[in-house]
Amino acid sequence: MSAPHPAAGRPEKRRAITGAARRVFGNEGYVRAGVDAIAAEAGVSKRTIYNHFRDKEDLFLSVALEGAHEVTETIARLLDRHLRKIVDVADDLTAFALERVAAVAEFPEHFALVRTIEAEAARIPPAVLEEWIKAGPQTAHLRLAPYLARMADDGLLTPEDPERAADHFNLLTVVNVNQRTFYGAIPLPPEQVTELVTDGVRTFLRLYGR
Amino acid sequence: MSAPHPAAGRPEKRRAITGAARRVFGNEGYVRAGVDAIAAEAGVSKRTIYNHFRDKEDLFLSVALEGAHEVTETIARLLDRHLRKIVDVADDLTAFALERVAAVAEFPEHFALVRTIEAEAARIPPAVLEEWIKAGPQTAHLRLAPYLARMADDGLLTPEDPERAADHFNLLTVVNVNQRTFYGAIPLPPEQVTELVTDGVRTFLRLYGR
DNA sequence: GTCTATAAAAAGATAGAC
DNA sequence: GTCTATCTTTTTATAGAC
Repeated sequence: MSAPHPAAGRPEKRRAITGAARRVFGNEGYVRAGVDAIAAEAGVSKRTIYNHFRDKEDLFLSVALEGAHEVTETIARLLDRHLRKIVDVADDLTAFALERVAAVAEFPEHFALVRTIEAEAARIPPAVLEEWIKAGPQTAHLRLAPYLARMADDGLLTPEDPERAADHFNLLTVVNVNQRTFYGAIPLPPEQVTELVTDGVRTFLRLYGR
Repeated sequence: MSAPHPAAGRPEKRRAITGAARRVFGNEGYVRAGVDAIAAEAGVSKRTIYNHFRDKEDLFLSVALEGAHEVTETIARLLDRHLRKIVDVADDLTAFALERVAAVAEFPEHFALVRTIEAEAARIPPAVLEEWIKAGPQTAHLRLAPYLARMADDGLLTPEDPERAADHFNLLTVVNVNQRTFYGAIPLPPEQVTELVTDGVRTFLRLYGR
């Protein structure tokens, strides 16, 4: 993977490469993206890329994994910010879901890359794919559960299986929007996003609200 | 698109080409799939492909649209079979959802192609993409609504906006499974699929059941 | 309309100098 | 470790014979 290759050169070059790769892979997709183009975008020679990464696939998967961690951390911060202390259940959940959805628009290259991963899923080594899923979507997904459990403990939600509740929350809000926008590839008018998310939270509370 | 080209030769050849294209595009993705490979798979010369289709993109989009119509019709038949006459709301909805989900496994090449379309969404001409969405996912999605409306009229469901209810049904069943399996690229154990779908219908009925 | 042969461009990866 | 130059393969698309 992104493991420190035998000869890891200037870390600064490496970061230039991964940044460029994220952009080019995001814009062009895996196959169409040329290593030439990535090298040009990074301001680095092609040979330097091959000194840092075994091959094109290694570069792609490294960048994908890096982005997954980044987005997961961003979502963890959103969870903490909106759901650590609850003022109003509906308002706080809605605010969280809206920012969670907006995060997709804030990492356009990453989510373009996510679409590429989904398309290439059957051709990615299963172990690597699993690692990516665990680092990214699965964790971002499941980290909501403990917050819901806490809210149930505090009598703010009906006490049910928190992981299942988290699934339903995600489906009714984030997944719904991502499904329609193709992870941001076909943007939706903001007011429509707001409406979808608001309705999703309302529906969630019909299931789990007090 | 698939419009009858100036010189449309043997219709039989054309069908051989589209069938081969569906398989090769499905297995390799758009960019990696070679026109050579499609010609070989179809048992046809490459030139013949270019006589029937303007270029590779035209071929791909034609096949995608054709597949979308096909799957939409399949789902329409499932709707009619399971939901035209209701015996038991929960049983009938579950049976429908299970077959609806299974349909993804029955058209593996098509849904591999769907993943490719999602990945390429930002690079597909918007008008063409919209046409595909309307022919495929959107229609398959919305055709459920009238059945739910009918069930509400018959007092089997609470009378609410049927399109929204259809959204929620799809999210809680089909989308949930497709999200996890990447449209069938990473299959799930059948019993787990059954559990997810059953739970989804149960949750749907907590929202809309009597 | 269909075929074989080919043109023309682009891709991934490496050799070898510094 | 990084660069320039190059090798080799594969790609899309077309010319020209039948």
